[in-house]
Amino acid sequence: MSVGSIPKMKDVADRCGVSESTVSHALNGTKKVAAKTREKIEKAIADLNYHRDSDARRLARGKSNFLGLIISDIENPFYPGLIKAFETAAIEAGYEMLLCTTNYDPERTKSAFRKMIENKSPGVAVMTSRVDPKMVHYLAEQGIVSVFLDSGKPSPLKSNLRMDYTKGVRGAINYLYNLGHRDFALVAGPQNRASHVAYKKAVEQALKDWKLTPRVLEENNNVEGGVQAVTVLLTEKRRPTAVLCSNDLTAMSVIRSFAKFGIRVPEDVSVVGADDIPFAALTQPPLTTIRIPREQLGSVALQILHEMLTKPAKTGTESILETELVIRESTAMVSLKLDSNR
Amino acid sequence: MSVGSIPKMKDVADRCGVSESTVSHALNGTKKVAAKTREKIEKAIADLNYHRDSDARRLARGKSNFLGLIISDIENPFYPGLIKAFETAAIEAGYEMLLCTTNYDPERTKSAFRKMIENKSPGVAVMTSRVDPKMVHYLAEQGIVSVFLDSGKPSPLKSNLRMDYTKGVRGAINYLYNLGHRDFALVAGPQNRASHVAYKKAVEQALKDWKLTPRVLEENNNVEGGVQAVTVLLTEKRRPTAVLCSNDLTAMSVIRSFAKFGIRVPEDVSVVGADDIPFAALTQPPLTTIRIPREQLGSVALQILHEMLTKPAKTGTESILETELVIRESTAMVSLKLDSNR
DNA sequence: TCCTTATTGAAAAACCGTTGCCTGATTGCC
DNA sequence: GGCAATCAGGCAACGGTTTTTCAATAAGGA
Repeated sequence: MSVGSIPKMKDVADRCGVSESTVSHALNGTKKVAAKTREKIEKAIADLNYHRDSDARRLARGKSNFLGLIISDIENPFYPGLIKAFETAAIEAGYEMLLCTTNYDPERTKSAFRKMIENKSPGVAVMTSRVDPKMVHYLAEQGIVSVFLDSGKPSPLKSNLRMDYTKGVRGAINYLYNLGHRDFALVAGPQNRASHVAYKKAVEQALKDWKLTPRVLEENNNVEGGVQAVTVLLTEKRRPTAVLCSNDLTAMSVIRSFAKFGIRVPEDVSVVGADDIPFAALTQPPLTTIRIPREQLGSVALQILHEMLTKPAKTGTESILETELVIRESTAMVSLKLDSNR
Repeated sequence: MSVGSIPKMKDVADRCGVSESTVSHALNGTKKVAAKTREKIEKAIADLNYHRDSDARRLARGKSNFLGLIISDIENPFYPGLIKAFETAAIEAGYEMLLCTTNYDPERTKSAFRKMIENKSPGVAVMTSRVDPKMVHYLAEQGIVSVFLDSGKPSPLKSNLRMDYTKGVRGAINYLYNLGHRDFALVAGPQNRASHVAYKKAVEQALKDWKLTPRVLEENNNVEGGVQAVTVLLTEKRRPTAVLCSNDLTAMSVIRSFAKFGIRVPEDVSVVGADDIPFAALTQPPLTTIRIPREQLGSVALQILHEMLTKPAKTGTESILETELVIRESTAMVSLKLDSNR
């Protein structure tokens, strides 16, 4: 067990009687190195327990292989799947992931972007739904390639990933319509987020095809929001038979709140969520929901970054991801009781 | 808008008519710099949109301020809260978080540790319950301070964080006993994980005080495991009235499986989970569970690393974290029906 | 007025790899 | 056998900060 300090590449080189450059080339495969030499070097590295210094390496190369991923709140169950897919794809393509969370704090958001720049990330995926417009071009100015979620048009170094809610929403509406539902409510999230606006628009559009309009409630998209929404809905003279929610958490909360008033889901009212978070399948009843392909979001984001980095001629692209209706047990034929109620 | 390449510290210095060292001192506060000079420098930095190069900085300083956090599977709902607490505490203490996931893959585990070494992380928290013993000393050999979860004794550079299940488990057992329960089952996780072993031991110990022993099922601690467990339990001649599970996911699955056979929770059987994941409060019925303080786990891990780094005299420590019973609605008085059944 | 002592800033040597260019040696071909 | 081409490896110049050492200037005291 050697006492000395951490071994450097020079120590490896000396031990093998070769120069540092040879060790470097052997390590990186940047040049042919005789098999015998390579073996000697490998042995020396193992003997000395040598690890190269990433900082020196990045400094010398002038770039890093950290691809950034910026999200808002890791406790939002939507993100872990996205992160996992992103990291897996990153490793596969020879990058490493540098994760930053903003927690909706402007200060931390700024520092996340700064961290990406300071660490010379060649590319960054910004997967929060709400971004300060100023930040959008901040990266491009530094020559950093980026991909954003639901945020404006692509530009030379910036791609865009857009969620298309129409397929999933239309699926849900048509499915419910065919079950006899005619009275729809939408528990939409706060309309200062692009994703919520798009979702609401998709619902209204799909209902329009049946010449219907939903009762829209703009509640917060969390547990509280669901409780609020139900409180309001119960006062309506004509109670909706189907409730669409801006995410699964709200939907679960809506179901629970209905239950408190003795209204059963799906017997008395149908509820549809959005996201398809892992627990959506485990609730009682299992949630019918509009699935947002979060794994795909992560892997496609990485793929786009990779392409922008390897085919620099290409300008930013816009990719559209589809949503999909997942039918479980929180939806059913319209209740006759409520029907007669009208 | 300047066309040139990325501005360096030299550009800032030139623009102010001072030397690079002065800029560096102004930026780091390592030496007094005349107020007027500092202002000039700050202005130049803003004008040029200068960002310093973390790699060069770390190389020159010989160390980084990345504290590593190694976890297994980010989709395990136990982790996000831990990560968030760790990162928040890290930022507060002037560090940055470097997150690595292993996905239970030995290859990725090795590369996670390597990444920490190569990036000169001064300290690493390894928060996966199952670690290759070889890895445990790998970090210490490189002079890296570490904190592990439920893994052996502390050593000079390595601290240990231990979960103590007794308080929470004892609380659950006593609570159930007082509700009249005498027949207990434990859906324990696979016994190759330290945490599962400790949990099982705690349950057996707590029941021993009442001169009882649980029916132990060693199932996988996921949805499948819960289904399996119920299948087995239903064949028993003397069906348990209370079921403790190794985590909330299993508990939820157990509840659902019981429901499929018309057995209601908590009317017919009480079920207790473990972890208290965010959704435990939202299930139907809301889950009574033994809370593992995951936020505390994250913040304490960081705090320990910080202390080991700032008070180098100190050797590794062992800290014990307490669990706690959270009573919700999946537990109730023992069922008379089942009682008479015996 | 001269000397001492703070201040303030500059110069230069690290930090540790990477990479373009060059040298010597070996092989292949006519 | 001679010339070119190929191959393996070494040299040295970076890359962008930090930090130690040293010089210059200004302020203060006797």
